[in-house]
Amino acid sequence: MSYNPQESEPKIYKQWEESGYFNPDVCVKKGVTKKTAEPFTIVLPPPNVTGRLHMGHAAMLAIEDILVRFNRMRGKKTLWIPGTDHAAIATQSKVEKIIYKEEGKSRYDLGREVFLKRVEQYAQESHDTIVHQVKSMGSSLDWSREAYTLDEPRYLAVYTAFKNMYDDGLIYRGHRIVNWDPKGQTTISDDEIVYQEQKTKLYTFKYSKDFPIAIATTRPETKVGDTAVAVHPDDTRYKKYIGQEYKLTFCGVPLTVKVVADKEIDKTFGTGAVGVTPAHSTIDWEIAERHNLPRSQVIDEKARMMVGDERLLGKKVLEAREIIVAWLKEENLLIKEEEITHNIGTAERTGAVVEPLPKLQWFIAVNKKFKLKNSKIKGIKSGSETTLKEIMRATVKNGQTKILPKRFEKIYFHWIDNLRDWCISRQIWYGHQVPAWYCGGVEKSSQLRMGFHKDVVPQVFDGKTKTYRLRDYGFKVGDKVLFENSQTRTLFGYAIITKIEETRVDKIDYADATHYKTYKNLQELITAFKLWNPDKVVTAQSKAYLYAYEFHKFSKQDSSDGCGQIIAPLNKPKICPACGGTKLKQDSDTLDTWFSSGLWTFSTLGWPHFAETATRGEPGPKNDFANYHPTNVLETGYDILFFWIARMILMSGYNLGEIPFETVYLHGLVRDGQGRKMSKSLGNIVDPLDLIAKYGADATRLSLIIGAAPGNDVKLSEDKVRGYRNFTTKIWNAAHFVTMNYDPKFAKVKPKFTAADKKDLLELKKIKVQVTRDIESFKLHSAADTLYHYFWHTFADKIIESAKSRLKSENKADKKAAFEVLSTILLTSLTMLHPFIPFVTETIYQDLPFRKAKSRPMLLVEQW
RNA sequence: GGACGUUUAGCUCAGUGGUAGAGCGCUUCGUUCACAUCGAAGAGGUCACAGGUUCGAUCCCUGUAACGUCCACCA
Repeated sequence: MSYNPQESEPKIYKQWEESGYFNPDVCVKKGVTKKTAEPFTIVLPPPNVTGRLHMGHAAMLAIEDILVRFNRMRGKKTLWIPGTDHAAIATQSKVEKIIYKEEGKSRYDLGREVFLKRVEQYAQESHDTIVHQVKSMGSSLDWSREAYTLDEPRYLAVYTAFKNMYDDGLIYRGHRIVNWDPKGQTTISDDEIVYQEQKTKLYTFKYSKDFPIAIATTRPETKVGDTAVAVHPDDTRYKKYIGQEYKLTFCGVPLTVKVVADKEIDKTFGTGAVGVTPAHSTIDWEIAERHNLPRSQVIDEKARMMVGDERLLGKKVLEAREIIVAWLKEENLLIKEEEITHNIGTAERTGAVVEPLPKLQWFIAVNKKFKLKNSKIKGIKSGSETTLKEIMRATVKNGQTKILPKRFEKIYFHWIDNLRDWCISRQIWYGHQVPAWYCGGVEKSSQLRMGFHKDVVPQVFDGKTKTYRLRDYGFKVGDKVLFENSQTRTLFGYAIITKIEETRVDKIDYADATHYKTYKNLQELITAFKLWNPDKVVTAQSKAYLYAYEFHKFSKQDSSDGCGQIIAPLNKPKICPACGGTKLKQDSDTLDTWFSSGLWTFSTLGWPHFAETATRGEPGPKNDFANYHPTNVLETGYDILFFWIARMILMSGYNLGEIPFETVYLHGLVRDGQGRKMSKSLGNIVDPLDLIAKYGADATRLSLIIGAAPGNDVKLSEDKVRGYRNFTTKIWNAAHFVTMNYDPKFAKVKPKFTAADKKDLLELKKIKVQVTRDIESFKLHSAADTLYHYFWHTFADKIIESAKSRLKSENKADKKAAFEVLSTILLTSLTMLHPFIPFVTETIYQDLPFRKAKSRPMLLVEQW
């Protein structure tokens, strides 16, 4: 007989799911977890909806599931939340590729709406595949709480966080040099650049015969955008030129070049002088900022020249480079031409050479001071001034969040020290659209009702037919509103919004009709409104149409040209609160995918919708925020330490004044048997599903755990998996043997334990202590290894072997003792092995005839 | 250029201030007995190299080398 994982695993997973035990609320309700139990939370790092899972995901799922199952069995209120990530650029470019390949069309051919539908369809299919794979691994996730980074609760979280940061002045819009991907037509972050070594020519030349200083560059074509030459202030060679301005013509382009002194310049490198191209180099942009230099863009979004005569205009950068080099030679300005190896930045997704360009983008200021209202972060007091960088540094430095292995903490600090403002806008379509609207004034053909301030106000009914809701317009409790009688078209009262209901019609309590009055113009109305003191508030009775308008923003008159103001309210507004304009256009950019991912630990727990009302100790998702945040462990690959972990610490610190998690467990990369990265081009990708189909999820899990210390890469070979599959068979057979020797007739026989028996049971206890300690200190590989060897080489090879003769003996007390030892060790071992290899242990457990009556219905919720 | 990591059996990797460990592979033997997806026995290592601390170093320190990773980017 042998164990068949292919048959058993799906069946067992279904049982688990149907039992509801993955949901901590159910565990409490069914009495397997105490209501007052300590919580244990992990939020699953959401896999991208770009296709299928890889071995790295499998490792992640295995590790997290072990921690989750272990803690659940120890009686903690354990929650593991599943979800997926929309992965903006990654998903969009994948779908773009597919559409281009199949239909030869670009996203612009389809248009934003149609294209987004296609992406969503793809994301949905991908999501379903992923969920299936995640389940195949045996992950005990609470599917009732599944989240998506682009679903409605997460939208609310993103918009709330954006608005808060905007109001605090931490989010701003500005011109900066960004990494522009000319192929993908979007900005990309520093982390999305892949540097490639390349041989390039370094040219040393002078701008003109009269120009006194020679400079060097690898990109002569950008030199038509130069506005200065920077030298070190102490450089004796150039000191006399500092402050001078030269007018010259460079390859047909008129330039004004000023000589400036800057300490950043290395005297010993090249000629010791740098041609400053502010618009096409980050460093030069900063130099230009320091010296107040003009910054003219000379290369456009398609990496073509924007200036010059017919020689240069419209040419691609590489062509322009040759033209300029030829011109330099012709004019005898080229001094030196040498070959150097040079790292060139390319876009991770498209492979295009990144072109630094100045662009209007949204940024998060990481060094700007602001007041952190409620802080639970050590070293940062509530209400004190701090910066986002400081928050990121403090949480790890003070040990509130620990990173395993510890060496990554150094890397983390180093990264923070070098962090610049985070560019959060992307020129792609799939993602959270930037919640900022630009006011274009009043729509002339507005659908809104006529009235005193017709065109500019939304209508709000208290009747039953329409459900315009105040919150759709950005109104809040406490806003003052005006009412107009629909028949007479006169204003008759004011009110304060006392309640904004979640569903149906908003309830507005307004002042009674004694305030009725007609006003000739807006100014008169405002004066009256200001004088009005709403001491009396009554409930609405009238069927009159209500017109609502925010009082304090009356100061700006309605204008048909639009005020152009940028606003970042929570809900999509229909009118501009500044001027009443109705032509509002949302910013077309989307947010960096890590913006929404940064909120993940708390946006999945009901923030911000239920954050205020959540009550600790009460069941249900509405109280998750109080019950489960901060989370206990964040487990992921070390490759996204910066992308993600740092940003979660930032977002949680800023929005909640709290750490997102206590421990960061970083696993290594899963490599092939020869230690190579798994990649498509090498064709050495192993699909977790294939391994599961062949050897079972249990064996796959073990092979990803054993021999994998945190932060170290794991080499995975099929031999290894096969080895652990043999282990599952071994367990199955050992259990089978013990069961075979079970005799219910001996129930009342009192066992007579030998000294060896007692020694064996004592050793079991020791193993348990050791395994528990190992798991608690995240040495999963060590715990799994210990169990493996104990079960196979101590229990199966020695204890069972030595029990065989006793089990055949006529001495009932001795026979019973031998059996008791075996069954005790078996049961305890199954319990301890369950987090690692849940399927085979659960299968065996449920069929054990000698399980005690008081045991739990499933090993899943058995006590550790 | 800066930082970090790795170097232990043929291969892949654990590990510890006090006789070197596992899996796979290899050799020999065994098995109608829970299990051949097995059992027993065995071969195989200057723990990269050099120096230091120590009674004692594979482990701690310093340096060197090879390999790998991350960060920065240079006019």
